[in-house]
Amino acid sequence: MPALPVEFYARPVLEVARELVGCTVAHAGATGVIVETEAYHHSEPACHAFVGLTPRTRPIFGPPGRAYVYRSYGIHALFNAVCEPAGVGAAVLIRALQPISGLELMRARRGEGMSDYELCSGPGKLTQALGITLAENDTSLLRGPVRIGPRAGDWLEPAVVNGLRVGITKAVELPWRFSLAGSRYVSRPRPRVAAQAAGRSLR
DNA sequence: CATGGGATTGACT
DNA sequence: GTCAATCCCATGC
Repeated sequence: MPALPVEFYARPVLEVARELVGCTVAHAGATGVIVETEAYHHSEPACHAFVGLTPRTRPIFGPPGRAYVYRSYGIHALFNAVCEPAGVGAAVLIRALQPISGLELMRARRGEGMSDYELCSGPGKLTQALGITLAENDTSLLRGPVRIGPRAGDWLEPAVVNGLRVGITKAVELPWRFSLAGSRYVSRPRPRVAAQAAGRSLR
């Protein structure tokens, strides 16, 4: 699988978040197509990089095309793709995949008897299924160990819808979540579509 | 050095 | 629907 070039990531994070839907993530014998993402930018308080450059946020401010993996709630590893030029703190959280290959390996990691839909339908689930850990933090998405490849096959021109980000308490009004329309593999069945006119208050 | 808060998940009522 | 698990790290004294 060819990897997306660094230029793909060195762009506005909202563009990258939308265009990552349909791309393929590969790690440790398993692959999946991205069906859900969220964008984070240092200018808004939901982003870890909002606090500025610290040991934790260093990868987010680093060069694009690398992984930012952090531990959530003491339990889960969450996987992001770092975007925009170095010095700008921005990343795309990969929230759900449609499993493509290595499904038995995913079940070995997640639990036997799990349906295809349960394997990668959440940011903590997909890292477990693919075996992505904090050891992959600040590693290249072009050379691996975790690699992201371009859209292919049925996902060349996916219908992408946007809505509100999930599980945050700050900047909740930003419609920076992107998902594959109608996909059963997203972390929630019906991603809320943002007000089309963008004028509506989403309280 | 102590504290508090999560970009979640799964088990349970 | 509610809630606990569990660790990293930013913050403040």
